[in-house]
Amino acid sequence: MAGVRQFDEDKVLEVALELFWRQGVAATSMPDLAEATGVRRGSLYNAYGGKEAIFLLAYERYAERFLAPLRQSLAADDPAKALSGFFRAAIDNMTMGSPAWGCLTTKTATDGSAESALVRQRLQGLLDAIAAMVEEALGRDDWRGRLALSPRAAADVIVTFTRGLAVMERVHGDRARLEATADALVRALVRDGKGS
Amino acid sequence: MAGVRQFDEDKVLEVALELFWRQGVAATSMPDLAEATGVRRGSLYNAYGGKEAIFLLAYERYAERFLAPLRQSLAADDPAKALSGFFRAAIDNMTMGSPAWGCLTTKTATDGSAESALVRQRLQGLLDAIAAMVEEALGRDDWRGRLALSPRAAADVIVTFTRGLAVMERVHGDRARLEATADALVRALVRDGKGS
DNA sequence: GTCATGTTTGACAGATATGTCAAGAATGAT
DNA sequence: ATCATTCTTGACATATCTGTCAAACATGAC
Repeated sequence: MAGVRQFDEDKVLEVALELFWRQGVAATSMPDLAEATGVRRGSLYNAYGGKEAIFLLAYERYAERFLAPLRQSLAADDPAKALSGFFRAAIDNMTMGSPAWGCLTTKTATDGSAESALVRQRLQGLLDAIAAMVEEALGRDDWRGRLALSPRAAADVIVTFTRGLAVMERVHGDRARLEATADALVRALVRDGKGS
Repeated sequence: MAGVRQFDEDKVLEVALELFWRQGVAATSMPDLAEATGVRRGSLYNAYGGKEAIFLLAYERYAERFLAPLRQSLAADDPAKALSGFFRAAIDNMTMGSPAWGCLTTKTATDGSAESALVRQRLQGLLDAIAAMVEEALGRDDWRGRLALSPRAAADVIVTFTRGLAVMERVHGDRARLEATADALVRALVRDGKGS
C-alpha cells in the first residue's frame, strides 16, 4: 500500500473535537478545521468527506471520555452521593475551558446539526447509554426503597435534567448555581437513608 | 414627521419570530429575513440596525405568549396538576409546528447567540420570570408540606428540567416520552395529597 | 530504482454573507 | 404646492463558505 496519509489523524480528531466543543458544530467550518489542524482543506475532504464525518469521529472520543467519570461517580456507596457525584462530573464536563465550552451533546442537539439523522442517532446513543448506566446503578438491591421513583423513571429524569443544566450553564455561567440546583434534585429523588 | 416606514413592523417581527424559532437565530441571516418578510435588506438595516435587534424585539413577543399558558396551568387547585399542566404547556410550546420548532429560548441559549450579553440577559430574564412565577405558585399556603423541596429550590429544578425537556425534544422528537419524563419529575416533587 | 497508488496542494467555480451608501421615492408639515 | 425628512432601493466592496479537480508529490512494494 503506497500513498500514505501525511498527517496525524489522532491529532486532527483531537483538535477537531476541541473546536466543535468550543464553537459548536454548526459554527465550525472546514476552513476553521483546516487552520486549527494545519491540514489543508482538500486533504480533509479527501480523508473524511466532510465536516459531519469528522464530527462523528471526534464525538466518539468525546463520548468515551464523558462516560468514564459518570460511571465512576455512580459507584459510590450511597445513592445521594452517587447522584451528587454524577452531577458534579457532568458539570465538570460542561464548565471545562475558559470561557466554559458547555456541553457538546447539548450544543449539537440544538444548533441544527441534529437535523442530520446520523448525528441525531449518535447523540441519542450517548444519552441512552447514560440513562442505561444510571438505571443500572440505581437498581442496586440495597438501594431499594431509597428512591422516589423507579430506577428507570429516575434515570430518564436525571438524563433530561442534566441536559437542562447544560442549557442553564450557557445562560448563567454560574457553576455554583448549577451544583445547588442539582443537589436540590438529588434531595427530591433520594429519600433520607437514616429512616430505613 | 415625514418619511414614514413603508412596511408593517408588526408583520415583520411576527415573520422574524417564526424564522428564528424554526431555524435558530444563528442560522438565520438578514437575507433570510428579507426574503421571508418581503422587506429589502437595506430597509431592515435602516430600521433596526441588524439581526440581533430584530431578534430582541421578536423575542419579546415570544416571551409574552410563552408565559401566559404557563401561568394559567399553575393556577390549578392541586400541585401535581399544576406542575403537570405547566410541563404540558411547555411541551406544547416546543412541539409546535411540523417538524417541531423546538424551544426558542433553549436553541438561542446554545447556538452561540448567547455570547452577546444583551441576548443572554434577555434569556435570563425570561427564565428568571418563569422561576419566580413557579416559586410563587408553589408557595401557596395550602400546598405547604406537599412538596419535596422548598418552593424556591423546586422552581429552580423545574425551570432547569424544562430546558432539559427542550433538548430531549431535539434528540428524540417524541412528545409522549417528554410527557412521561415530566410526570415522573412531578411524582418526585409532589408528595401524595391523600395523606395530609 | 521503478512503479503504482493514494495524498497533498492550490486554484477554480459558485454560493452566500455582511454592512454601507448615493440616489430616488414617499410623506407629513407648512 | 413646496420642502424637509425619512424610508427604500439596488449596487458596491469585502468576506466567507462549499465541493471539486488536475497536477505535483511521497511512499511502500516489487
